[in-house]
Parts: sequence; structure tokens; C-alpha cells
Amino acid sequence: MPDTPETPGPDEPSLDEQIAAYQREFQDLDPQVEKVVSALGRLNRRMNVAYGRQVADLDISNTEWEVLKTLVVSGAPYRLGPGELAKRLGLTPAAMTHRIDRMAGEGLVTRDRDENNRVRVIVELTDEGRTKWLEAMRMASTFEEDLLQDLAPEERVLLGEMLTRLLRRVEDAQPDAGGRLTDLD
Amino acid sequence: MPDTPETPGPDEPSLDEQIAAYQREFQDLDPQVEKVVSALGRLNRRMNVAYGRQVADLDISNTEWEVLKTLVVSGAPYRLGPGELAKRLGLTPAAMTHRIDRMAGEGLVTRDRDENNRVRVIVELTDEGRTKWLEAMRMASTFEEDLLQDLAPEERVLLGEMLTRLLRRVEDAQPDAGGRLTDLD
DNA sequence: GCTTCGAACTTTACTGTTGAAGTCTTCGGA
DNA sequence: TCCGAAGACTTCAACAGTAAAGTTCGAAGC
Repeated sequence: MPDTPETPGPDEPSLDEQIAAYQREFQDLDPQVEKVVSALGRLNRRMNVAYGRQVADLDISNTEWEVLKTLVVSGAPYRLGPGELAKRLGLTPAAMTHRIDRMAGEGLVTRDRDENNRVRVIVELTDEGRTKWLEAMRMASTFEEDLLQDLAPEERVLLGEMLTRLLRRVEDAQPDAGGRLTDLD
Repeated sequence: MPDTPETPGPDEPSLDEQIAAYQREFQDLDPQVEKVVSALGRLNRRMNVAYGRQVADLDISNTEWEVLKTLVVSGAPYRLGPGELAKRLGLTPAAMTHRIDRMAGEGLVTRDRDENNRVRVIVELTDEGRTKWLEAMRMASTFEEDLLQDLAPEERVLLGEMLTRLLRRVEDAQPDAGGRLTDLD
């Protein structure tokens, strides 16, 4: 039997137990804030595991799926350079080189020199890559619909809106020396 | 200049642009659902980068901080076996062995054989490890407070409650063959 | 009291990522 | 035109993680 990375935290303490433990050690912790943050973290871990399992059925990895998504989002003709891909995925260019190697080998993308500027490289989605993306997307959207099944339509909108507000706070914050999230506007 | 992994997605398309792109390629995508899911993903990526930068000031890595948190949550006397730690962190035991090696070398934890059952190993938080956790927690809670500054107190509670509902859906779902999230109760 | 089984790590080989150095091309002066 | 600097990858060495095999101890049968 393989040493599986094991579904994260099977008998890990519940969210409330976890927060209670933190409060015992660190009194001025705001439990409301901590609940939001901890739930976000756990939710994401679980979701990534679920996505990974699903796309594995298509013989691609979670990381390859990320690349496919990025190319699709860039729109037709589904082309980006390795550097741009790396930036958008938060990877080093070196990692991107290897990832593209693999994916080109699997026929998900092609890698070619830009004839107009021979320093540049163009990574382009193949039809197979586009098909894989579509299949993954279909599976993902089913999963996501299941995940949100307990939320009424208005709640979904509200949740999306609140998360967007948080996102705006992190994304628009200029890299402040002290690491504080500065006021916008 | 080092090849930095670069703050994820500096000029990545906005959330709405991204969703619009998906819809062009995959018509029956529910934009409300997708907005929630994409915002969750992005938020988490940004937050992890931010945490990583903050704890780096304490000379620990994000992954080491995870271990410290897990031990603190377990409560006094802050002891767990490598296997249990691995399970809670979603890692293989092998990875845990190396992580503990490193952390023991840095004085954040101790590693000892259990005298009552010499197959078992006990990882215990040191005072230094506990101090690091506390400092990291202080920085994190400031950041989290900043992050949530645009939400009114009632909104924070509501957000936490909705996220908990989603979490319940993923955590309680039995590993269903088809990957569907089954109905509970 | 052996022996076998199973549990709890550890070790080894391989894969993927980072950080730093190297290569190749383009561009902007001297 | 030629040179130097900058940009865009790629290569290389070190490190972290996974999978699978190995080790060691404890427990359960015979």
C-alpha cells in the first residue's frame, strides 16, 4: 500500500476546538476573525485535494490544470510566454521551463521560438490541451455546485461579494515595508 | 538579483475578466458559483504569500509555522508523533521525518523515542518554538485584522458562518466513488 | 518461547521547485 | 559598426515532497 498523503487532517480538531486552543495561548485573538481565516485555509486545502483527485482521472495533475486554465483565460489564440505564465502562476521561470517541457511532451501545449523576436518563446495550447481543460472544467463545476448546495442564491452572491472585498484589500495593497495592508483610495 | 517566485499574478486578469473568459469557452458555467470559488482560490494564494513574508522575519518558513500551529493546537504538553503530525498536515510520513529533522536542528522542537513504546517517537515543542509561534501569531492576527477591516462585525460573523457551512460539506462528505459531495444527515 | 504479523517510523530513489549562474538575442549608444 | 547592457529563457545544484521498500519494536498465536 502506498504512503498516501492522506486526506488532510482526518481526525484533526474541529474548527471551533482549534480556535479555542489558540485563544487559550493567545488571549487577544479575535475569534470571529480567526474563524473566517481558519475556515478559508481549511476549505482551500480540502478543495485542492478534491480537484487533484478529479483531474487525475484525466491523467493530468493539479499543476498542469493550472497552466491550462491560465492559457484559456488569456483567450484565443491561447498563447503566452513562459515568463508571463510563471508570473501569473507565482512560480520561478525555472520551474516553468520544466513544467512546459513535460506538458509539451504530453501534447497539452506546444513550445516554439517567436520568429519576430528570437529571444522569446511562445507556449500555445493544443486542441488536446483545450479538450482536457474543458473536461476538467466540467468536473470542477459539478463539484463546485455540490459544494455550494447549502447556500441560497442570494447567499452565494453575498459570499462572492464579501470575498471580493477581501481580495481587493490584498491585491491592491502596495508592498508596504511593515507588511501592513494600507488604506486604499 | 534572485529569481523571486514573484508575488502571484501581478498583472493577472481581474476576477471578473477571468470569469468572463471561462464563460466564453464553457457556456453553462454558473458565474455566481465560479466567483466564490475563484475568489477563494486567489485569496488563499495571496494570504499564503503574505504569511510567508511575515514569518520569514522570524527566520522560520511557512511550513515550519504550520507544524508549530499543529503542536500548539494539540494543547499542553505540546506533543505529537510524526505520524499524527503528518496526518494533520496532509503530508507523507517521510516528509514529516525530514521536516522534524530540520526543526529539531533549529531548536524549535525535540524528537525523542517514547520510552514506553520504543517504536513510537515523540515530537515536542520547545520553549523557543512556542515563543516563535506566539510572535508569528501576533503578526498574523494584525494582518488578518487588516484584511477584514472592510467587513462590519455582523458581516464577519456571517462570512464565518457561510464558510463553515461549506467546510462541513467537504469535511463530512464520505469519500464517494464518483467524487460527488453526498447529502449529509 | 518462537514466530509471524502489523504498526510506526526511516531510508532511498525520483520528481518538482528554488536560487543563482549561464546563454543567446536585441537594443542603444560611442 | 561594434560594444555593453538588459531581457528572456535555460541549466545546474541544492532542497522539499512522494512512493515504495526497509527497519525495528510490540503483540498475538501456536
